[in-house]
Amino acid sequence: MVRAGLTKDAVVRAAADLADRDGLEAVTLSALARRFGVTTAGMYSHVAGLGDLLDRLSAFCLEESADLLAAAIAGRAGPDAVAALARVYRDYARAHPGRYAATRRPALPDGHAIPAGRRHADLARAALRQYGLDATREVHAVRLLGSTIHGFISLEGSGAFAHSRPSASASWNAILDALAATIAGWSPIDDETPPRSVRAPAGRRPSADMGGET
Amino acid sequence: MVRAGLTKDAVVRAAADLADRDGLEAVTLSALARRFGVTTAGMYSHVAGLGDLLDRLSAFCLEESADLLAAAIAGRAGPDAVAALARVYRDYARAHPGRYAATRRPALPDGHAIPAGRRHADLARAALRQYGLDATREVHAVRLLGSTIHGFISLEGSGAFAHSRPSASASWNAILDALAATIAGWSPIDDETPPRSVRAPAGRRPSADMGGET
DNA sequence: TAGGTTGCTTAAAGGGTTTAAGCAAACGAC
DNA sequence: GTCGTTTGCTTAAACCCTTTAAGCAACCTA
Repeated sequence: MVRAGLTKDAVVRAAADLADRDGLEAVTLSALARRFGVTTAGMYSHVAGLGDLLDRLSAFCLEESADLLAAAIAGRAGPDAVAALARVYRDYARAHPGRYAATRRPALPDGHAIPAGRRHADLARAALRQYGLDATREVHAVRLLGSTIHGFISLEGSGAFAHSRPSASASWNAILDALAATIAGWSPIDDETPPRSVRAPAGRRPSADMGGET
Repeated sequence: MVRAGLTKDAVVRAAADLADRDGLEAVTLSALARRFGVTTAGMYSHVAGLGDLLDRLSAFCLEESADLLAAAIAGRAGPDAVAALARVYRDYARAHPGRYAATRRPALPDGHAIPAGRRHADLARAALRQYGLDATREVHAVRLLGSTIHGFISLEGSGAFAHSRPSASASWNAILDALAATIAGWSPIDDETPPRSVRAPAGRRPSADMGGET
């Protein structure tokens, strides 16, 4: 009886790849067992069940994307940091749709995804640090950021923007400009001249390199 | 052999109620068959399969919410129409989480949900009519609206705002104010003085009656 | 009232999850 | 090195869900 030599980590990584390849609904214990040449019941040696696997997958993908976020935000502030954060999310979702879908699953209480989720919230607050928002407005801003970014990505991913002009990326740029302007308008320091049209505020030019118009 | 007397419509309505009660994942042909006192295979007399049922359910809920949207928007314009539209979506999602979840499923090509989805897009454009946006900015605005509203509702529904202050409704109001201000800023007619803080633009007061702080 | 249509049934196959019991490979201790 | 324990896996079995096929009986219509 040769052992397959699985580990918890290998299982979660295989689940992530399977999710990207065939969709999150396709990640199933029996599909993974098939891929590893192992019986389905054997998977229970590494994972407590499907729910546990999905929770671990969610945590794994949240940590992975949090690493990307941290790297992208480092050394940036204000609108640049916000644009970098948004771009990481969208790029991650487009490059890894299954992994991204895993991050959007509601985290189960006391599950592995909870600390990873908190990390994302912390990173969002870090990206907003320069604005000097008061506590309440900071929470509003974090929620506005999350709503807009994840809402757009969700709609884009479900093909809602596929069959109409202008391109999704054009709207993405316009929306990010508006988002940055709104938050700047909430800021006590950057309060002098909120931009009034789709023109970007001075000091950033996100449109030129945000995802290349597709 | 007494017949249960089912119809396609009764099945879809039962599916909608089941979705609200137990979640969209719980709507299954066998669960519905159980509820009707019928064998699972018997459901195939009314529905081509689970996929077909979910597509019909999605269309049903989209039509239902579109009726609410149409009624709420009628007689309103500008920020009032936008606020009314947003409120309908959030209220619908909170009163009928399963039905709302059904509306968020990606519509399958040539499925029943396609025309209903188009109706939603048309209603969003109607709500924006007064702003007199050019074609491109109108598309941006529709996408911004959808991203923000559905993004917020999705995060709220998954409990992301549950354990922190201020309340989700406070953020909702702040976000809607910002949204209206952004769109007003894109408008050629309402272009004089975009609001610069969370203060609402003149002529609306959404905060007072938007869902009662919970 | 004699059709045909249609709303159901039984039967069966296939895929997924999960638990229980057991065996053998790997590992740590001596 | 072998011994005992741990652990990675297997087989077996129960349960749930979907879907197709075949058939029968209730209902509608002519």
